[in-house]
Amino acid sequence: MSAATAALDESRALFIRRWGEMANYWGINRTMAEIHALLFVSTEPVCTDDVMARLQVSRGNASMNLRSLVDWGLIQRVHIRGDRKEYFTALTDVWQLFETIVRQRRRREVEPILETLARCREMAAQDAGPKSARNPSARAYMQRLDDMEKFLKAVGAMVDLLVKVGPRGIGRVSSMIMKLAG
Amino acid sequence: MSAATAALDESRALFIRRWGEMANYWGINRTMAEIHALLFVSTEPVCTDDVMARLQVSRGNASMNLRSLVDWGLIQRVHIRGDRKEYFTALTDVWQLFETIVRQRRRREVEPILETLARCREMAAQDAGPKSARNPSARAYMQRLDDMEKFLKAVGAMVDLLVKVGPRGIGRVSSMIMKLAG
DNA sequence: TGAAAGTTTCAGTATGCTCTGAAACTAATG
DNA sequence: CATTAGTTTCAGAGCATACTGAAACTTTCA
Repeated sequence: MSAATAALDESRALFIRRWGEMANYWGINRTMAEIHALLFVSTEPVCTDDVMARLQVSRGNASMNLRSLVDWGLIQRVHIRGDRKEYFTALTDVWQLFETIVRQRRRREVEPILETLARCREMAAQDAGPKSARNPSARAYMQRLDDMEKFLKAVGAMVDLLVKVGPRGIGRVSSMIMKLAG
Repeated sequence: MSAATAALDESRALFIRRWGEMANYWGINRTMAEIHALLFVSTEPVCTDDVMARLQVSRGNASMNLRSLVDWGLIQRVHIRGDRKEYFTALTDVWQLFETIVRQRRRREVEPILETLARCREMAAQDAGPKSARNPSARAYMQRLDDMEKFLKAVGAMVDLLVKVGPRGIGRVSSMIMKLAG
């Protein structure tokens, strides 16, 4: 790196730092996010030693988190001809990134809740069956469960649609919305 | 609670448990989520002692988390005539819930990133200015920053729209997107 | 105003997540 | 096959966050 790229390096470092700080909010650990950010801002493939040096983490830590990121599908292993090391690159198409994250989060967060909602409803129905309109508390509760379910499914469908139409679709949709919203 | 509501109670307990388990993923603590769930499934207002008893937590813990939930705008204090205690109820309109959460998360997660993206771009521009189309690495990097920014703004606008149109409009927006995509 | 009821705060403790570093393992090469 | 380069695993240490319980504070009522 020449002196001419000082600002560029600093810029990348800033991005990595901020990305890492956001990790808490996403329920993933800081290092994992930082590694992802490092790969995202790197135009060249990056190896484990690079990660260790740039982020000041141990080999074990780097290895574990790289593996997790690969499992998530957020980064890929690449091999460089004539080099024995493994290198990694990030998905740089933000749209693909979005799709990957959405798929994972749905599996981990939305689906278990939908499942639970269904079970809760079933159980509650025992106490609020057709005969006992007299149990308004149970009915109100079930109504809330249903609302939640409907909501989750509606938003899920929306997101599916977004993923499907991709960057081109959303560009048009959002610019249209921008105009509408002023 | 009569014996007849055993299944109902169990149903509520299940919902609370699952909601709490999801808390990690949302970057909030388990107890806070459980309290919210408890209020969400309760048709009657709930007081601090109820929370302590149902969730087996200390007074301090209950108090702190109730306060946080009020700060977030996810629950409200209510006063019951003739009773000195403070009671709480949850927002039960899931769309309102959605709006509240979206507003908070945007402030905490999206806006800092947009800010950082802008700063990163500025810094990088020093090394990739008009004269040096020779620095392809810097250009590629900036391209990624721009893509990310565009993406975040587009999705943000999309979410705004969802919030605005609410439960009834979601179907219409979907079909609109379908048309644009198709 | 004093007593009673209720709420908040916070220092110390407990819990659980993350990280390290070294050993075990695997794959490539001569 | 032995050697070397590279990767993964994991027990234990370190760190950060959440929780408790008791004391301080506030509000209400007689």
